This record gives sequence, C-alpha cells and structure tokens, in this order.
Amino acid sequence: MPIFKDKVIRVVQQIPKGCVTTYGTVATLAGLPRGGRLVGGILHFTSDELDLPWQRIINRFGYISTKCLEHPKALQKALLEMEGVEVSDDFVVDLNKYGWWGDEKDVDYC
DNA sequence: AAGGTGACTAACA
DNA sequence: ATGTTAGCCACCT
Repeated sequence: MPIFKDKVIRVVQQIPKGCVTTYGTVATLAGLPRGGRLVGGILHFTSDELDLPWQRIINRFGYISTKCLEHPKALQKALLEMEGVEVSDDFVVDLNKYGWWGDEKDVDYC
C-alpha cells in the first residue's frame, strides 16, 4: 500500500495542465483532510525525485506560499505562466478561474 | 535513534 | 467577529 507521499504525488500528477489546486485539496484527495502541511513538506523534499508539477499547488488563498529559496516564488510564477495560468504581481492565482478540485477520476484508492 | 520541523487548514474559545 | 490551538505524517539533523 502506497504511503501518503505516493498518493500526494499521484494526485499532483493528475492535476490538469493550466490548472492549480490547494494543499488542502491535494491532502484531501490523498486521504488526509488536514494534511496540508505534509503536502508542502513532501513536495519540498521530493520535488526533485520526479517531474512533479509542484508549481500547481498553492495555499487556499491562491497565494504562492513558498518560502524556500530553492523553490522561489518567481520560479513558480514563471512555471505557472508558462502553463497559461495568470499570476498577479503578488503571486496570487485566481482560483475561481484556474482552480482544479478533482472533477473526475482523480481519486484512486490504493 | 529520537525529536523537531514543515510550501497548511479548520475547528474552538 | 478575530485569535489561538490542534492535527496531519514523512523527511532532516
């Protein structure tokens, strides 16, 4: 059985291109409604293991909360814009427009 | 090996 | 209504 990390990775990989989602959503889809922290931590530590679109995960305000110098907001903003997502100068994305909340086959148990 | 931290969120007081 | 506390579990020191 895959651990939370793997589920998170799977969910993240299921995010459609050009969309963004929140830590809480990813955590929920992964089976941890309050595991937002883990999502952040996991992405931070395992972002280099796979080609994870970590830039599509932001906090529930649509704001890029990365404080890590290795994953600068500017980089995330650039990646999102590169995917067609509009990011304001304050590193905020319009969740009402680009937010993805798992429309279809997003949940995969085990 | 054990403890602390973390790119968060939601519920309580 | 706002402020504070609790919880999630893997990775790092």
